[in-house]
Amino acid sequence: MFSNLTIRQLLTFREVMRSNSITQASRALGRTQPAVSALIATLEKQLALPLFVRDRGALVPTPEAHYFLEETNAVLVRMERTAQTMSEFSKLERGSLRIACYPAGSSYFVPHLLSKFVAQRPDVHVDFMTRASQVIEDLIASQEFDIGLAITPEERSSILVESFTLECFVAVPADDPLANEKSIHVPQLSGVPMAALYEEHDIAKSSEKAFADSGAVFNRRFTVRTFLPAIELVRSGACFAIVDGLTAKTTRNPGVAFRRLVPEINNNIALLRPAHRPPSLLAEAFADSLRTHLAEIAEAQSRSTV
Amino acid sequence: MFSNLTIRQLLTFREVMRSNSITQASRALGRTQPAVSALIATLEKQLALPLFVRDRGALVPTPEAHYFLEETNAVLVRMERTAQTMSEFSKLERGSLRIACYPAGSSYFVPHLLSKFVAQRPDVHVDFMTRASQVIEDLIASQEFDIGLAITPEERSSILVESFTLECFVAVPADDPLANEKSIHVPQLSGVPMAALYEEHDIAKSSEKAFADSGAVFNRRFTVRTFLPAIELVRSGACFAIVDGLTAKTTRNPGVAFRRLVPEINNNIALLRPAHRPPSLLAEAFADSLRTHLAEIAEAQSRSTV
DNA sequence: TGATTCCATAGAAAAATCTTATACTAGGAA
DNA sequence: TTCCTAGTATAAGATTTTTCTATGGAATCA
Repeated sequence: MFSNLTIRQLLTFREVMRSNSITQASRALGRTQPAVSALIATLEKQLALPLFVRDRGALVPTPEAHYFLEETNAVLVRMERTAQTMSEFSKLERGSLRIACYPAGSSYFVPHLLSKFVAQRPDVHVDFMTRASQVIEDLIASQEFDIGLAITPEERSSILVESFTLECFVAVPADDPLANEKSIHVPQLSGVPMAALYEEHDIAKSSEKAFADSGAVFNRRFTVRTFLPAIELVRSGACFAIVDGLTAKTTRNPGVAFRRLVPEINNNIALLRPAHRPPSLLAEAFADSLRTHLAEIAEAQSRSTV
Repeated sequence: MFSNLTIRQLLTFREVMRSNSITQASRALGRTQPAVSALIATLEKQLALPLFVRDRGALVPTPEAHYFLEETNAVLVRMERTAQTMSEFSKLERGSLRIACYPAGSSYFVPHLLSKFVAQRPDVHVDFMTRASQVIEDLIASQEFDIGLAITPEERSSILVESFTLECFVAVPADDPLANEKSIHVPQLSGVPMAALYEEHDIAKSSEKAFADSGAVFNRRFTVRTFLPAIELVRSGACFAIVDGLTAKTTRNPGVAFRRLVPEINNNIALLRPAHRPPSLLAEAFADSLRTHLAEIAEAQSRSTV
């Protein structure tokens, strides 16, 4: 019944009501007069009531037409607004983005990309959360967040994982003699006071293992939860630290130098996405940005290894 | 831009969202699967964003699709309601009706027709007002009322007038000897106490003139504003009255008889409608009813004259 | 592996819509 | 009155949109 009504009909009807003339309306709509005439006739037939009385060539709207105009307007306004919003969606000018990030990416890497991403998009809302990698897994799996950045987790069917292998670096006080070396061998750090993550952490375990393998002594002086405070400890000369590649890459602290470690220690971080749910265009776009930059960093590091 | 969207598309999209399947939706809509497939494809192109991700043959709606569904629903619900209302309009089941009526028609004639008219139409609202004929003219001319019933006014371009000529009758106490006559000649009323309208009224003027023409004495004992109280005065035997045809025709009082007057006195009443404004379907329908019944009364009276 | 289910695509057919051309009516000016 | 203008309605042909039939490809299930 009403499924036969067309937005086109509503638009045309509104225009005819505005101008009180089929001819005028046809001009405003860029169509011919007979087209509009026929369209109105069809509309009247579908509604089973006259919308206009032809009074000496002029159109006079009936009371029913006035009522119909109000409804028509309401529908069209809503449609217009919707179309506008959808268009903003498609141009990535609007939407919301929920990002969960592990600490190493939270201080600089992700916020930096994010600020560039939203710069020209005032209507994009971002929910940014810093959590431990294990928590992030769950936030993504439960679809509470669109994008996660964390230590590469185990395979889970509810999470799409894109992993990147980064290299760990040694944070050295800029004025330390070792800062002059291009790369540092593990034995050179034997007994040197170190800041390290808690013992269960992958990087901490890998570090201790590397020391053990080289017969070096790992002198854990500071235990930290994230590398951010460790950097400051290093700057002040209190210790060295073996930090993840992202921290090394993105730290802007002139008092600290980052040097390659031999043998190298890798750490895998991953871009996480909820499986079983298509991403929003925005999420997709920002994931692209993250992916590109992560790949770039990984690529640069592996290239310099060769 | 959005003018290309169709109600049909919205309906189809909603159905696809409901069933999460193009095939199912096509069945529900009584169309073929390729038709729906193409329609969704077109919609995606128009909105410039994907609404579904094809995941192993199944459709998974994107976040944008969920948003669009909400809007779509809002629009469709409104459209449905509008179509429903318009359909009720066209079946005369809904609407409003403003009727202004002069006193003689207000006690029985119009209310009676009205009650029959609205009996099966619970959603029709009626505004009924009793006013003097001169006031009614203005209420119609100003388009405040849809239908008026009043003494036939002067021609006015703002009012459409359909006039009916009714005959006046003599109201006689049922137990008076004159009640046995088929018609009453003016001289028979010479000197008899009469109830009459105020002197400016057409019927009062005509009556007095008829008496004068016949050389009879018009003994005005009661001056009334409407004939309704006069009827009761007549019933009690206090007087006679020359009343308008509508009152005579519609009075249900066993104590009063109405007899024809010779020579006859006419009174013209008219159905009034605002010019320059099309009537609502309801107004038109009720005007039809009034017209028919008025014509019937006029016809019956003139026939019996012949 | 074969059967089934679902979506996409292509070409033909059908339907709706638009345009051109024309007729009719009313109002204003000569 | 008669002509001119401005408005609407209608008919016929052209165009565009929508739908259908037929078919292919991918995934799922036994």
